[in-house]
Amino acid sequence: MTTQRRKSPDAARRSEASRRAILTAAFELVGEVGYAKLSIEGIAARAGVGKQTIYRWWPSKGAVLFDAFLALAEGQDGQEAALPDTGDLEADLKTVLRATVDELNDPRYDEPMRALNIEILQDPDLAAAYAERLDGPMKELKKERLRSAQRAGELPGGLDLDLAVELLWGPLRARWLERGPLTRAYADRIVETALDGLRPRN
Amino acid sequence: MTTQRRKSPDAARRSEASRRAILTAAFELVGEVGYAKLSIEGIAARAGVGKQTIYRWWPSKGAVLFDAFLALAEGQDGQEAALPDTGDLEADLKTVLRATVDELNDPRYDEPMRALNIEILQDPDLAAAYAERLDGPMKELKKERLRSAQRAGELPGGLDLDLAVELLWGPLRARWLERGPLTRAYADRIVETALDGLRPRN
DNA sequence: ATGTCAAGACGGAACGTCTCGTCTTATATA
DNA sequence: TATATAAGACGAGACGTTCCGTCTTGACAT
Repeated sequence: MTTQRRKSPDAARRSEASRRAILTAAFELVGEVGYAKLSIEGIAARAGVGKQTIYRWWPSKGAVLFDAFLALAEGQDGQEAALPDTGDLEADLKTVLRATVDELNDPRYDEPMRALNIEILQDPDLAAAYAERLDGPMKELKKERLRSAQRAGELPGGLDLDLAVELLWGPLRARWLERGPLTRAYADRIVETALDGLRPRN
Repeated sequence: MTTQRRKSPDAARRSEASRRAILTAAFELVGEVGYAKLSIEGIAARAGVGKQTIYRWWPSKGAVLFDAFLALAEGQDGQEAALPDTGDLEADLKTVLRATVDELNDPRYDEPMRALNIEILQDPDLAAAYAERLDGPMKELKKERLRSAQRAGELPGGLDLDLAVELLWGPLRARWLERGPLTRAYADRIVETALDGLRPRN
C-alpha cells in the first residue's frame, strides 16, 4: 500500500540546497518583476534548478511564494510569542500598529507581501494554509491581548473579539492593499477612533 | 497636430453593437469560468468579434471588465443620489450595510465583482479609474450622510470622515474579499461596535 | 537499485501584433 | 437632398512569443 496520493516524492532524499535556492529566487524575483510577471520558468532559471524540481514539491507558484514567507517567518519567531502588555491597551495597540506600519512600508517586504496576499484571495487552498500557519497564530496573539484588556476592565467582557480585531487591523490592511499612504499618525487615529467609537462620548 | 498618442482610433466610427457584445460576453464569461481563466480570445469568440477590436479599445482584460461594470452601474444610477436619511444614523447605516450584504451575496455579482476588485489591486491605472468613476462617488454619498449626522449632533464635528467610512465599510469589504460569511447580523454588529467603540461606555 | 537532480524538449493555451478582405460612416460633391 | 468616395473600423485568423505542466535523459547520491 504505497499508494499515498499519486506518486509522492521521497522527502528524505530531497535536496535542501535546491529548496533554499528556489525559495530565495522566488522571493527576489517577485520583488523585481512583480507577481504578474513571476514565472516558474524564471524561478527555476534564477535558482539553477530544473522546472520539474519545483513541480515535484509545490502545486503552484503561489505555494512557492507562501513557503518563502513561511521560511522567513519561522526564522524569526519565538522572539515575540505575545504582544506587548503594559496594562495600557491604547498605548500597546498603537505600538503594535505603528510597528505594522513600518513593516508594511519596508520596500523589501511590501511588494512580495502584497503579491502573496492577493494570490491568497484567489486560491482557497492557499488561503487555508495562510490562515492556519501565518494569519491564525497572529490573530490569536491579538485576541489574547484583548482578553487581557477585558480582564483588566479596559474592554467589556461581552465584546466580540473577532470583530474587534477586524476593526483595529482591518483599516490598516485595507489601505495597505490599496497602496494608500500608511503613517504612524494614521495608525494612532485608528486605535483612538476604534476604541472610543464614532459617536461623541459624554 | 493630429498626433495624439500613437494612432488613436476614431471613436465616432466605433461600432456600438460590438462594444456591447464585448462587455456582455466579458461579464458572462467571468461569472462562468472565473477571472483566472478569462481570456481575451475567449471574450472575442463569445462576442463574435475580432481580437483586434478588443485590443483597439481596451488596454487589458481588467479594463474590459471594468467597463462592463461601469455600463451596469450607469444603467441604474440617478435612482439613488443619496443614502437614506431618516434622522437616525444607526438605523440608516444598518439599512445600507444590510443592502450591501445582500448585494455581495448575490451570486450574479459576487464572482465578477470580486474579480474586478482583485484586478484593481494589481493595476494602478485601473485603480485610478475605479476610484474616480465608481468608488469615489459612492464614498462621497457615504460621507455626505455622515456630515448630515454631524449637523444633527449624532457625530462629533471634528470626526475624520474618511476614517469613519473605512471603519464602517472596511470590515464588510475585507470579509467579503476573503470569502467569509456575510450576514445581516454581522452588518448590524459592525455598525453598533463602530459607533459605540470597543471601550465600555458609562 | 532507486529516486532526486539539472537541463531542456514537447504540445498546448493565450498572448499581442499583423494582415487580409468586407462593411460602415463622415464628408465632399453633385 | 441625394449620391460618391475614401478613411477606417470590422470579423477572421495566421503569426511568433512566452509560459504552462509533462516527460525524457543521463549524472549523481544514497
